[in-house]
Amino acid sequence: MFQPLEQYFRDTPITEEERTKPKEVNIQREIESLAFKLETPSNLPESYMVGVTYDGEKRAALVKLYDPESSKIYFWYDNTSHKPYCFSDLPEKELQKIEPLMSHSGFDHFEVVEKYDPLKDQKVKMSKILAKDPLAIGGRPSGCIRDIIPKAWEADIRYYENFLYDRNLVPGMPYEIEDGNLVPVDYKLPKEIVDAINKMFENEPKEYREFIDMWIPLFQRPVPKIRRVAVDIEVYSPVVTRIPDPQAAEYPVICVSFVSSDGMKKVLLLRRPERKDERIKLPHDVKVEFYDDERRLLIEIFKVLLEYPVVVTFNGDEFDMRYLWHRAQKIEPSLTKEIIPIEVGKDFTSMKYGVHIDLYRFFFNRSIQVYAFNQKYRESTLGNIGMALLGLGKLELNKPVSELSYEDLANYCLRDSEITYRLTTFDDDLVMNLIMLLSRIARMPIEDVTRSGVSIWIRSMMFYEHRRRNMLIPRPEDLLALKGVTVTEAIIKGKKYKGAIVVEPTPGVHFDVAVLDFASLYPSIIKRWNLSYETILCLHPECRDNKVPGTPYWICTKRYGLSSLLIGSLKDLRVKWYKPKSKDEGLPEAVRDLYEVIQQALKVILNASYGVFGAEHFSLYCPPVAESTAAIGRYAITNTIEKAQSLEIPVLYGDTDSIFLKSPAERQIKGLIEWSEKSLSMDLDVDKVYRYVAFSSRKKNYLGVYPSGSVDIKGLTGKKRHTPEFLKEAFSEMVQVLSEVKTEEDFKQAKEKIKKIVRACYTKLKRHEYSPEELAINIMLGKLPEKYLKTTPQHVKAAFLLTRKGIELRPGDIIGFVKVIGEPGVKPVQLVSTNEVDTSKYIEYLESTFEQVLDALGLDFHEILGLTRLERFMGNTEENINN
DNA sequence: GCGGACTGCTTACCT
DNA sequence: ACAGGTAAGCAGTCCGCG
Repeated sequence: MFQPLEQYFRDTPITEEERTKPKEVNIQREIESLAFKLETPSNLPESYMVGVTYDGEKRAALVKLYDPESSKIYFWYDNTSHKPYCFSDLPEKELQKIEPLMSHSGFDHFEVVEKYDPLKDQKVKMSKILAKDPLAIGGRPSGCIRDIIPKAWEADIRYYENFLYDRNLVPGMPYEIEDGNLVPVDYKLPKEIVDAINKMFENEPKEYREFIDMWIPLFQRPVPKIRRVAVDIEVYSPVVTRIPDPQAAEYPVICVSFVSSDGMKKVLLLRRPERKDERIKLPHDVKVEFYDDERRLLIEIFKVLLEYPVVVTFNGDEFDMRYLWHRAQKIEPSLTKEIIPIEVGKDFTSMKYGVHIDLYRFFFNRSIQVYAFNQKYRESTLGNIGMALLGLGKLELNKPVSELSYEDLANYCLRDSEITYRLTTFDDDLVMNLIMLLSRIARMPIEDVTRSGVSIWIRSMMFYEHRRRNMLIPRPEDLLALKGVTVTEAIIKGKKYKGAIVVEPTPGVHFDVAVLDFASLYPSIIKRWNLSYETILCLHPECRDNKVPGTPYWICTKRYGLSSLLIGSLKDLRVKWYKPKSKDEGLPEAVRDLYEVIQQALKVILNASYGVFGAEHFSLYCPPVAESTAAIGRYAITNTIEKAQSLEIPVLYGDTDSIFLKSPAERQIKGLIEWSEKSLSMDLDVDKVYRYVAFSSRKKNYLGVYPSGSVDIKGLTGKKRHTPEFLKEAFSEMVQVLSEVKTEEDFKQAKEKIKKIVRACYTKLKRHEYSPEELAINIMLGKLPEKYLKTTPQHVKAAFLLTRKGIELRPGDIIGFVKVIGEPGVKPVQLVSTNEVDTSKYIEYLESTFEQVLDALGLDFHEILGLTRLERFMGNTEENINN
C-alpha cells in the first residue's frame, strides 16, 4: 500500500540560481495580478450552491455556485430586491410614533403581513419592518432597530439565512442561472426509488408524507466532486515553545505546502541566509520553489488560493489564514484588505472567491467525533485524526521548525497538507459528501455547517420550515414563559430534569444473552407522541387528557407538531430506507457507500434532536419537550421490563433503551416484540446476541463476547483513554483469554491464565521494569491550567511543572504524568526517571482495573497475588513475590 | 496535628 | 454550547480525638 521511500523520493541539488539572489521583480505588478475578476454570468448550467453571504458593497445576497464542468466558482447576486427585516406586534400607526425608528438611517419601510402564530394556534397580523442593510436590524452594539422597538420577532437571524429561507433555496443543491435569474435545476429522480420509498409511507398522514417528499431529492441528488486544495504554512519562531501569534504576525512565513485534487503537490520555501543546504530530497511528484523575498512568497500563495473553489486547512481559522492576512499587510502596505483573497472575521476566516473549510473545526465537533466517526479519534489534532482515519501521521521532528533543513521543513509541511487533503478524500470523499449532505439537511452554507454544532443545524432546519409554512418563529422568552420549566427531579445535582433509567446489573457471568433495544428511542418517541414546542401544553381544553405518563404535561391532539414531523420523517428515512439499504449486498457498492453517508448524516442530526430542546442556548429551548421525551422513555423501558418478567425471562441489565435477557426462547422474544408494537407502538428489535456477558455490580460497565469471539467492552477502566499503557496491555491480554472461552468449563483454564497475567504485571511493577511512558496516565486539560480555581487535579499539577519549563499548554492538550514518591506526587512523563515511580499507587491501579472483571468471574485480586491479610498489611517485599 | 467521613470537582465513559 | 446517568480518583472541609 505504501511505496518504499527510497523509490519514491528523488534527490534534487539546490541550483546556483536557487541559492543566489534572483533578479529583481516588480512587486507592484505582481500585486496587481492578484486583483481578481469575479464572474457573474447571465447564464450558467447546473451548478452547486456552495456559498452564501452578504455583499456589503452591492447591498445584496451573494451566492457562490460551483460549476462541475469548469471546476470554477461563479457569483450570482440577488436580483429579487430581498431586504433585511424583522417583525413587530405593534400596528404601523404605533410604530410611526417611535421617533428613533422613523429617523433611523437604515429604516426602509413597513408592510403588514399575516402569519400563523404557533404559540397561539391562530393567525396574527404583524408589522414587517424592512431595512436598507442587515446591520440596521441588529448586529451593531447599539441603536439597532431590534433594540428600538419594544418587542422584535425574527431579528436574530443572519441576513443571508433569511434570504435562503425566504427564497426556498437549499445550499448544496444544484441551480442554474437563466437570463440572470437563479433557478433550481429540474431533475427527474429514478422513479423506482421514489415509488419504493413512498410505498413505505403510504399509510402515514398527508402532512407526514409531505416531509418525506421534501427530503427525498435532498438525499438522492448526487453530490459533485469538488476541486480543492489543502494548504499548510510554517512560520519562523525564535522561541521554540511558543506558537507564533497570528495577530502580531511578527516572523516570516518560511514554508508553505499545497496538495490539491488535480494532483498538484507543491512546496514553497523562503530562502534564509543562515541556511546553507546543498541538496533537497523530496518525492518526485512534488514541485519545490524557492523565494528570497517573503512578499513574493505570499503573493504566490494568494495566487494559488484564488485558483481553487475550495480551500481546506487544519486550524486555518485560528492560525494559517489569519497569519497570512496579518503578515501580508505588515510587510507590504500595498497588500491591502481588498487585494488579499482572504476574509478575516471575528472567529473564522473565509475566502473572497471560494470557500474555506477548516477541518479542525469540523472534526472537533463532538457529534461528528462521536456519531460520524465512532470516536475513532480521541484527540482533535491533525496527527491523531490522520493516524486514526488514514493511518497517516505527522512527521516526527527532532528539532524546532525554525532550525530544520529546507528538506526536513518541506517534508514536514508537505505531510501536513497531505493529511489535510486526504482527510477530505478517504472512503470516496466521505467527508466532503457528509459536509454537503449536512449542508442540505440544515439548509446552511458549507462554511457555516462545518463551523457550528448540532443545535445550530437543527435551529436552521426548523427556521427554514417555519418560513416555508408562514409560521411566526417564537421569541425564546415567550416560549419559556408559556411552556415553563421542568417538574421532575434529576438524580444528578444541578441537572434540570430526570433522565433515563439504568437497571442494576445482575453480577456474574451469563451465557446466551440477547439484547433487545428500541430503534432510535427518542426520535421515535418524538414522532409517536407528537412532541413539539407548540403541541406540548397546547391551549385546547379538549387536549388536556392526552397526558405524558409520569408528568402533568399534555400533548395536542388537533395539530401535528413541527419537530415531530421533521425528526420523525428523518428517523423513518434512516431506519426504514437508508440504513438497511446501506447494508444491502444486492446493491452496487457505490450506491451502498452513498447510502451509508446519508444514514451517517441522519444519525448525527437525530442523535442530538432530543437534547437540543433541553439545551438553554437552543433558540427553540423548551424543557418540557425534553423532559417528556425522557419520561416516555422511562415509561417504555419499565413497561418492557415488567412484560419480560411476566413472560418469565430474567432481565439481567438495561440502560435507557435496551434490555439484556438471559437465555430467552425465540418465541418469548417474538412475544415481547409484538407486545411492544401493540401496546407502545414502538419498534423493539434484537440488537445483538452474546455468547456470554460478564457483569460486575457496576452500571454502564460490562464485557460481552459474541459467538464469533469478538468482544464488546463497555465502560471498563482497562480501555479508557487515560489508563496507562502497561495496564491497557495487560487488560487486553485478559480480554484475549476471555474471547476464547466458549463454555462454563473453559473458565477454569481461563481463570488460571488471567491469574498469570495479573501476577506477571505485578512482578514487573515491583521490579521497575516498565518505562515512564508505559506508566503515564494521560488526561486531557479541560481548560487553561491557571483556570482551575476550585481544586488542582493531578494532571493540572503536572501541567504546571511543564509550563514552568516554558512549554505552552492549551485546553484539549493531553497531559501524560507518572505517579512518583514525594510531593506533589506526580511528574510529567518527560521528566520522570524509573526509580522515583510510586509503585504502590500503580498496584492499586492494577487492582481497581482488574477488579471490574475479576468481580464477575468470582476471583479476588489479593488471592491471585497469594498475599495473606497480614502480608498486605505489612506491605510486601521483593522476596515474597518471587515464590 | 491527624485521620476518617463526607462533599465537590474533574474526567471519561454509556445511552 | 444536544441531554442526563454512572464510575473513579482525588482535593478540600469538617469534626473528633484526652
